[in-house]
Amino acid sequence: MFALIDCNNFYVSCERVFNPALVGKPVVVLSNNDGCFIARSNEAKALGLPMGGPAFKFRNLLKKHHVRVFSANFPLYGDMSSRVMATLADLAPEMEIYSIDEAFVDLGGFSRFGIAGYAIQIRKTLTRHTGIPVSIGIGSTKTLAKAANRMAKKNPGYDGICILSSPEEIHATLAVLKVEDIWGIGRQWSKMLEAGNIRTALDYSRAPASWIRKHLHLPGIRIQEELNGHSCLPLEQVRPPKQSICTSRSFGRTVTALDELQQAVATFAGKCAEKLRKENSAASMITVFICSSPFNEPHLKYWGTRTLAMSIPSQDSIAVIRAADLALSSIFRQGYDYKKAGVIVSGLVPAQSAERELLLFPDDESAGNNRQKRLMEAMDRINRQYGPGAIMIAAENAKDWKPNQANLSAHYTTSWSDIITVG
DNA sequence: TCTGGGGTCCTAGGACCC
DNA sequence: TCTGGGGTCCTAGGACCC
Repeated sequence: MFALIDCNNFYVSCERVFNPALVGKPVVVLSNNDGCFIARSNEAKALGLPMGGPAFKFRNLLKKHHVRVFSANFPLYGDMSSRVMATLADLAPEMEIYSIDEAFVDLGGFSRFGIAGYAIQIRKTLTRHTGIPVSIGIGSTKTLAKAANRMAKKNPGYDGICILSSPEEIHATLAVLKVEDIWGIGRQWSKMLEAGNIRTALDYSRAPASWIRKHLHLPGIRIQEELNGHSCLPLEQVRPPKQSICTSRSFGRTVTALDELQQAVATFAGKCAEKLRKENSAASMITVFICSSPFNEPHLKYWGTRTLAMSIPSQDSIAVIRAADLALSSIFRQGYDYKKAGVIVSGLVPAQSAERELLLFPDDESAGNNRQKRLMEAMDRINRQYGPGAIMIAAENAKDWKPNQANLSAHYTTSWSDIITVG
């Protein structure tokens, strides 16, 4: 059996831990640039504020119901997530951290009765140690555990825990679960399934496998197997190394000039290099993209992207920034209002193997490599000690590309100065 | 005026090999 | 004039997740 432990309205719950007056009130958390709703309290959901809805379209509703609005405070949420996961790891030796607010746990060896008691213990301990409320869904596959979790969340009668063990319980749950709410079925596939008269998870579990394979391919087949109790998705206890790393931002204002885009792209490229070093990886390719607002009139819209191969896989800020700048200059077009830019590094290899490659093909670049490496180590050390952006490459300009955050809460758990301000 | 950011997997098709 | 069969690798695009 698998359990899925999922934090309720996670970002809102994080804000509430440090501001208990928010409990029972409608609360929303916005995306970067205070754009869209990315978390809503139950009270906010009840007002009809949709996930992903643009905040400006709901300004009147927010005001009328005195909804508490917060800018995204990712350092706080990331830190609270580590606390939740660390607490869970003490209780559950075999676990997979699935996302910032979810973890799967392997329940092999527990009896049905034991499972119920264990789930209650997990909920209580997490609440006591972190203040974050969670829902727990349990089933014989990850997909069934997901479905159970949804039941636990939607029906107060379950008291936050739903265990699907008997065929009757599974049948009843699948019969009320709509296809678009199955884990792994998104908008496009739901449309197709509904056109094929497949409306519930029960319909889906009984649909001809040949039809599923034809239209939804292998992932669709896996979902069907999992709904029918055959586990295809194992618990992944060790996170596999990343295959790509992306840093991108929407701008708080319109950008038209090349030199401004160059600063922004250099900043994002520098951030990617930093993330590469944290992953202990080196990138062999780099992609830069720039675009206008997708909501512009068609003739004012532009989307430019360019991928370059790095001569040698690298995690060096200067090399990555240089390559990104080259890519940018080939896609920049005069006369557009740019709204967003980003850098993606891919073709990631372990940093050690990239170093071996350097030894194999010595040239000017590798001669300075050891020096460069020590320079990057020093940069990272300084930034860890004195805070992000304490030292950077001259082409970067971290400050100008910070998104708008009008309603930011304090970094309660990661910044001494913020605590002192609060005190 | 104002619409996020960061990922993965799978498939089809083209280029190339013998 | 006739022109096979079996592979691999890479990339772009489309779906999905949080």
